[in-house]
Amino acid sequence: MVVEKASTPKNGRPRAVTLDAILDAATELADDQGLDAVSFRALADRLGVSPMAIHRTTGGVDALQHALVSRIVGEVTRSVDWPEDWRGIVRLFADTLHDLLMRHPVILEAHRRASLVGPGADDVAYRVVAALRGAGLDEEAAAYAYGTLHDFVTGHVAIRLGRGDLELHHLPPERRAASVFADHHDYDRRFSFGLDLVIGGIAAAAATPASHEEQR
Amino acid sequence: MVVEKASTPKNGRPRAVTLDAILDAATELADDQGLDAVSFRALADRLGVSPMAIHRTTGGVDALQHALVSRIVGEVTRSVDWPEDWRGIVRLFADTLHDLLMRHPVILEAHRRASLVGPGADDVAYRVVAALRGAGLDEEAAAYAYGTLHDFVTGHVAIRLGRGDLELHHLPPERRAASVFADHHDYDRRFSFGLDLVIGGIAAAAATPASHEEQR
DNA sequence: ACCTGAACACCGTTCAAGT
DNA sequence: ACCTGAACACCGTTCAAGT
Repeated sequence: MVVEKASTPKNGRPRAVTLDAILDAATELADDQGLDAVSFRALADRLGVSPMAIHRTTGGVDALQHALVSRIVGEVTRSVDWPEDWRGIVRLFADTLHDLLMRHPVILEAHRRASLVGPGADDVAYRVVAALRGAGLDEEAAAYAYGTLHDFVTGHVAIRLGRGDLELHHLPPERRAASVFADHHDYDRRFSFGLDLVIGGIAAAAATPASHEEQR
Repeated sequence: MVVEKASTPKNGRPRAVTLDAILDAATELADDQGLDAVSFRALADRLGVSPMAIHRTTGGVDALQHALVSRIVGEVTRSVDWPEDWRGIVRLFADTLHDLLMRHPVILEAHRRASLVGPGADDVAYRVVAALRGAGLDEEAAAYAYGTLHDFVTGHVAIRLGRGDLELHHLPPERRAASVFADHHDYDRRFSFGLDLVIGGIAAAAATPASHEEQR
């Protein structure tokens, strides 16, 4: 079986531009200047081809954004050395997703148009759900608890990247001085505290398995 | 003190377009067709003026988006009848924020450009933090627990609106059948479960106040 | 004071023409 | 097969001109 070089199509003439090269440039541009800066014309300038070569190779702007997100999310899966206790697994998952989103803000911008799906993301999800079952949650609770972690981490990074200050710093000065938020606006602390809170909730739910059915 | 009618400037000629009318049209357009559909030309067509009248009145596209978000978020504060127990207050806050974001998806699209600040949002935050202190959290913990709730609700709605299916449904068919996620993808359930989890975590943290300091 | 309309520099996409 | 360049229908913004 002959593996054909990606940059050499059948007629022998070297391809002017590859999808990988486009995605590299697009990732850099998007994380640096925002998704709006990723135009076919801007990419074409960088890569020394015409805008239409980009358009044809990517298959349009929607396909480009989908490929962009999909490739980055694939990073989550790479060579993760999982700990043994469920708390460690949950923490590693949350930290890894957190770092990935912080490193590539473009995902949060594009994730409404291109879903957050990567080729290996499923394995990570399975691993986390298995850990949650090991903690004592039943199948349904483990699946939804994974969802809670996902929602929390995503929401945290979205808000963290959305603005430099907390959402309450537009208070009038006299109230700002009295605000409990003025002294507590460290995002790393906010993230680790929230993660501890969720982990504590998981432990509590595991201790009393039917608690979420009882209280109505 | 004479209160001037907003639609009648000093020279007596009726104003062709008011900021409120623009924001009404923009909210409708954005929630219906997405933020990209909100162009000055589209708004001008709806309101029967020139695009430049919109531009001048709003102060540019950034100011328009900021005003849009700010006005909608102001809804959170209106006539909330708070319960007495801290769990009820936390639930009402989370549900209210959840419903607001679901009703106006434009906020999630625009919140990177225009911060999530409303004139009355601070009062709501104060109320929730006070409830969390009542539950037994110290000042710092209450402030960050409010952040956790905010992050979770925002992230949940962002993911919920971002795609109709869960993030794991692109599995190959044979694995999809075995997936724990296939049977558990109800977003209302996911939200209420997650909220219960966070509330359980808050209760656990309140029972052992220094727990987040001990484990390192 | 407020609005208009032309102009400018962008954008994604279609399509006929080149090699 | 792959790329190009012109054309088309958009976009926000600037600015001189109207009333």
